[in-house]
Amino acid sequence: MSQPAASRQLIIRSTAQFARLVGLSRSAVSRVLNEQPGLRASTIERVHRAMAETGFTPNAHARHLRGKPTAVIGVCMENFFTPTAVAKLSVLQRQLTEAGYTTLAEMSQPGAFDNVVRHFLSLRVDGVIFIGHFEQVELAQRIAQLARHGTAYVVVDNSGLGRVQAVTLNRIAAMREVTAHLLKLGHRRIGLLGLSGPFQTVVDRLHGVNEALAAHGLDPSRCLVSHDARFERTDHFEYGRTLAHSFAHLRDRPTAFLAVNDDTAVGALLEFQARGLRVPEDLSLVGFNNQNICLMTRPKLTSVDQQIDKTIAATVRSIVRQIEQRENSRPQVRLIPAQLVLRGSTGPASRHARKR
Amino acid sequence: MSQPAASRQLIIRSTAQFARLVGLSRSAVSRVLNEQPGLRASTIERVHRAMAETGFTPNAHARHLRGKPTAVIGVCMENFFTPTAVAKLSVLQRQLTEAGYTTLAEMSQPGAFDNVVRHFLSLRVDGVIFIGHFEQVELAQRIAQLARHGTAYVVVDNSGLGRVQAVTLNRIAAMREVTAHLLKLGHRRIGLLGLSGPFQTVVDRLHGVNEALAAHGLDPSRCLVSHDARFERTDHFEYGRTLAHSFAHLRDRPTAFLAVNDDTAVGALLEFQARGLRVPEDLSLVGFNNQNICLMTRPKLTSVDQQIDKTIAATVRSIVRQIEQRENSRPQVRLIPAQLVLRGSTGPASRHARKR
DNA sequence: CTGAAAGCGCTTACAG
DNA sequence: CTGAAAGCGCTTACAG
Repeated sequence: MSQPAASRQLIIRSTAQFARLVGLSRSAVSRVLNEQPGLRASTIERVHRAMAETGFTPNAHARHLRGKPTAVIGVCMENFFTPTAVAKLSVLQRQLTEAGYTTLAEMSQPGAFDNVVRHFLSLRVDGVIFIGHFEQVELAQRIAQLARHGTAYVVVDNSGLGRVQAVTLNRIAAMREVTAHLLKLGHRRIGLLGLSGPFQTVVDRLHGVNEALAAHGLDPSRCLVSHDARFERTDHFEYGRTLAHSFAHLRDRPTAFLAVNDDTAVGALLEFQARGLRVPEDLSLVGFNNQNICLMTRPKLTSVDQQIDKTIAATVRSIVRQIEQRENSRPQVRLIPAQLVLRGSTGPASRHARKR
Repeated sequence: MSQPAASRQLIIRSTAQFARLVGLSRSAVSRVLNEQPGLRASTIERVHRAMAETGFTPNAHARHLRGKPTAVIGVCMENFFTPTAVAKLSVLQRQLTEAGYTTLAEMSQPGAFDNVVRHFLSLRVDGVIFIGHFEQVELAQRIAQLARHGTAYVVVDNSGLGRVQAVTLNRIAAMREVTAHLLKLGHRRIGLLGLSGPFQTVVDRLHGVNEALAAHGLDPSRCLVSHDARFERTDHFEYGRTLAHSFAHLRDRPTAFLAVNDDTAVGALLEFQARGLRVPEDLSLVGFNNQNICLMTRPKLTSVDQQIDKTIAATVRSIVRQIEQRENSRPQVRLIPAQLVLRGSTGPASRHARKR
């Protein structure tokens, strides 16, 4: 607010205009902007002060056109924001800013996935990061498209893609561990709540469950029970309620339940409790994501923490390395270990539970 | 995948290169890209097919440099993502896409607020939307900066700024209504949970509470009780717990509580219940934001819905209008009415409650 | 240390 | 209907 009134009125739109004002050549100004060596300290000082006074910002587009990388990373998000997707975006934005990049987040509208990538390419972004659930074949096509253009990319939490740059939570190991934990507590019949559908993340998780069962010499098809197909999936919380309702008074009710996420688990927990079943005395329950909501129930919810900070740190490291040294970037899938967070919702299998 | 192998290898980086490939002049290609009239249908067809085959995307920066607006809207978000901020961003992104704009969301790191705006200006965005809590004086400066550059802007949910383009929930009216509701139920002593701090949204909300009390001839300083200053604010949920703990066994405990948000309200609800107090028999409780979590408690939580769809629709309308017709854009604050959602957590004041 | 000139990839009058 | 030419706002050799 201490600027002279005259310069406040003036909108400077080009270095030419600005250079004239400061009494320098365009190239001199450009050199200051790009912090090139061999400039008189007084010149640098003069330019900086004039920029502060006039609020002039060089046109990033023109800058890029003459060879500067854009320092923009496009983030392609799935169609709708889940809490974990948001957490990832938030952490990503922070870390990319620290690394000197700007984040351009775009949601892919259903069926317009390629538009997003095309738009990123037209903006000549330095890299693209995919967060969320995407159809595998199409994702593979987008990746090929980016690779052809020599644009860096990382796929976050979408495994099963073969030789691509990816960082993903080790869901297989996570569910192996969760399942082993339940087996050790004596559970032999496990209900699945919402753990179905065409998502690779779900495929991975079931894979882990099956592995743990197999390691105990158990037959998954006998141990696992799912009612998912019977109900339409809407709100996670309500879906959990609905599924719990369908299980509550079964004669051979599972003694433990694995939910697709925390919301579903909480819905189920509240419904089970409303029907007089005690947790963990009558049944155990495990969520996924370790969101805040896990602390809000009685008992608190055992869940699996995605270690988002670590996932994103690995993602940023990967994309920055790809951008800075184009050569040594062989496709590589980085696995991030999850962390099982034990709380009150899991306990020993009920003595009254019917064993097979 | 049905492209000829040759064109798959080739990366086309300019219209010149592309035009040569198609056998046209650069201007002809440009005209097709810009959907200008007077082109042979076969020419258009030829260009489109070649674009699909080669994956060529014209450089958006060069395009803009020659006079095209960028069709990018910068969204400046506060430092950290609250659920409502995310919901707003999500809806905004969808609506802006529909309106033909790209969303460039950036979080302002603490103290680097002006960097975000400067970056938007350097990218020559068509408009800037502010979502979240920002320091008023600095926000006013950023707005002045944008106005000087003739860049459209809208401030979302940050009232009290005087003559600026803004869309904001009518928090005053909302809290007037909530408070009137509690007064009608017989409550005369109201506890505030987290409703304090330097945010304009909070100032507005307290304003509404006070107005409703005054309309009933009540003295706010006697009716309202806050313990906020006694505790450090960390996680909303825990903060709600802590505050409820501090109120639970007071002799002159308020019979109703207004929480700053749903998480705080749920924390308080669970703590009150854990201490043997019944809701709504012993005390009433009101949240804010009407998030999913309101449905997860017993009883369900009365809350205030922000009507985010309407807020964002008004925001998009405003910015698009500013961009398309620079003239008639007088600064205007648009107020969006909130909706009180009554659920089980509010009821008549307890007969045992001590009246003043 | 500084300036004049070329060129990045587009669009848009202006001729044909 | 199409092409040659100018110019958008920068950066970067190249001279001085």
